[in-house]
Amino acid sequence: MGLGWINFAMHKMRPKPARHLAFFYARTGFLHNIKPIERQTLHLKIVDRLREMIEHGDIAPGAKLIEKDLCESFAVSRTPMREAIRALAAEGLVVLTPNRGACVATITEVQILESFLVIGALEGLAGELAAPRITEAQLDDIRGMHISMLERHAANDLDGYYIYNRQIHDAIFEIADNELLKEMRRIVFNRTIRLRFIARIADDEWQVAIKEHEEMIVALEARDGPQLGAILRRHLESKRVQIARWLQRQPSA
Amino acid sequence: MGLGWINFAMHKMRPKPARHLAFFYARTGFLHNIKPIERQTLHLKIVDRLREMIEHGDIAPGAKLIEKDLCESFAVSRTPMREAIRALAAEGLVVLTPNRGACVATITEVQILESFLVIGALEGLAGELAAPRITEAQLDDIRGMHISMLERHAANDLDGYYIYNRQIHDAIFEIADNELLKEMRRIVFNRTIRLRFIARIADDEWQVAIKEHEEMIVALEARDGPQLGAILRRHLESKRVQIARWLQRQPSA
DNA sequence: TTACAGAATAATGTATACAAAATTAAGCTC
DNA sequence: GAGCTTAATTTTGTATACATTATTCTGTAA
Repeated sequence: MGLGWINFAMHKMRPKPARHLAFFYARTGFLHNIKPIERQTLHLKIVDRLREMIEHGDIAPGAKLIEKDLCESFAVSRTPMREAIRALAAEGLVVLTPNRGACVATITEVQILESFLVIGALEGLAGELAAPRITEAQLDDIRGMHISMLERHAANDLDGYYIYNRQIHDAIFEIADNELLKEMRRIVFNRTIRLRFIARIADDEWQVAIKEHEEMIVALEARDGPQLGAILRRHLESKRVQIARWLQRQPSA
Repeated sequence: MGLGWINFAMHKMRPKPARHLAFFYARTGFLHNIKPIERQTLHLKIVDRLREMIEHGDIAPGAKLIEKDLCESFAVSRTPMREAIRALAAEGLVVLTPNRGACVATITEVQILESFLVIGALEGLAGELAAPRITEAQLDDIRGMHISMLERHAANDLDGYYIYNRQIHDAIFEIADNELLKEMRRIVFNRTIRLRFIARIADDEWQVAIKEHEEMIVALEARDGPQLGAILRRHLESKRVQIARWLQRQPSA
C-alpha cells in the first residue's frame, strides 16, 4: 500500500531473514487445526484468519506463503487465497515478489525505529486534536483507565499495564476524531505488532512512562492541545529509545 | 487495511456521490484508446494504468468499476483485473463492497481536511529529521529549487510553482531518510491527489506560502530540526485553511 | 399510475484448467 | 567434488467455466 501500495519487492532472490532479529525462514507446509471456511466472500474471512495467524506468530516472519499449501489448509481454491494474500500485502504484513510469491514480512531494527518516529508524529497530532475537544465524561473514562494502569504497575503486571496503556492511547485517537489518522496509526502498528509480544520494559523506563502519563492527564484537564501533543511526542520518543535499548540487549542473529 | 487495509464499505447500497463536491456517479462502460497489455504480471501493469487513469480523472470519482467492461477495455481476463482492483482498494483509490463490486473512491470535504492535518504531522516530522542531517550539497539543491519556485511565482505560473514546491517538500522527505514516513505520505497524498488538479491558491495565500518557504530555508541552514518541524506544521496548517476556504467558495452539489 | 412479486439478466465470487516462470534435480565436464 | 548446462518439477500467473448474489425487467393487482 505502498501501504498504500502493494508491496512488490523487486529483489532478485527470496527475501532473506531480517538481519538483526532472530527471525527464521520457513516453508508454510500444511497447517493443522484450521477451521473450515464458509462460502462467498471467502477472501475476506481468509484475510482475517491469516492476519490473526501472522500477528500471533503462528506463521513465522519470513515464511514463504505457498498458495497450494494454504489452499489445502483452508480448503479453498487459489482464487480467493490469492486475493487474501494480496490484501495482506497491501497492509504490509506480507511481501510479494513477482513470479516468486509471498513471504510474511520481516521487520528490521531500522524499520522498527522508523515506525516509532512515525507513530510519535501521529500520536502528537492526536493529542493536539483531542485535548481541546475532550468532554468531562471522556476525561473521566481516561482517568479511570489511568488509575487501573497504575494498579497494574503496582502489581508489577506488565501485560495488564500494557492493556490499559493501550486503551488510553486508543481513547485519545478516538477523541481526536480523524478517521485517516486512526487508519494511519493502524497501518504503522501492524508493522510492529509482533514486537509487542516480546519486548519488555525496564523498571526505570516504566517509571518514566508513568510520569509522562501523569502529564498527559494534566494537559487533557487543561485542554492544552499543543502541550499534550508535545508530551505524546516525547512519550513516544522515550518508547523509541527504550525499544532501541531493548534491541541492543538482544543476542539477535 | 485499511490503508492498509482493504476498504470494504459495508453500506447496503451503492456508495452515493460525495456530498459537498460536484462528483458524479457513472458506469464504467468500454474505454477507448487503451493500449494492449503484455502477458505475465498483468495485474501489476493494470494497477499502474488504472491508478493513472483514476488520478487523472479519466474514470470519474464514484464511477462503478465493472469488471467485465474493464476486462474488455484492457483485453485481459477477470483474474488479473480483480487483483488489480483490490490492490487499488488497498491504496484507498477504490472502495469495495462485498458482492456489489468496486467504485472509484470519492472524497468528502471532511476527508480532505483530515488529510491535511495528517500530512502536516508527517511533514513536521520530516522537517525535524531532515534539518540536522542535511548536507551542504543538499541544501544548495533546495536553494536552487527555491529560487526556481520564486521565479515561477514572479511569472504568475501557478502550475510551475507547484512543481518546484512539490520538489522541495519531496527533497525534505528524502533527506529525512525514513522509508515508512515517505510511504505514509504517499498514501495520504493518494487520497487528495485529484484535488491538486483543480484547487487554485489565492494571491495573498500565495504570499504567505512563499514567506513560510523562506523560513524553511533559514531553519535548514541553521540545522534546527524542531524549528523546521514547527514551520512545516504551520505551513501545512496554512494550506489546510486555504483548501477549506477554496472548498467554501465552490458552488458544489 | 403505483406497488409489489417473481422471473430474467447481469454482476460478483469461486473453482478448475492451462501457460509461463522459477526452482530444483540430474547429468555432464573439468 | 565444484561448476556449469539442461531437463523435470514446482510454483506462480492467467483464462475460462460455473455458482451465488444483485439488479433489472415484466406482469399483475390495487
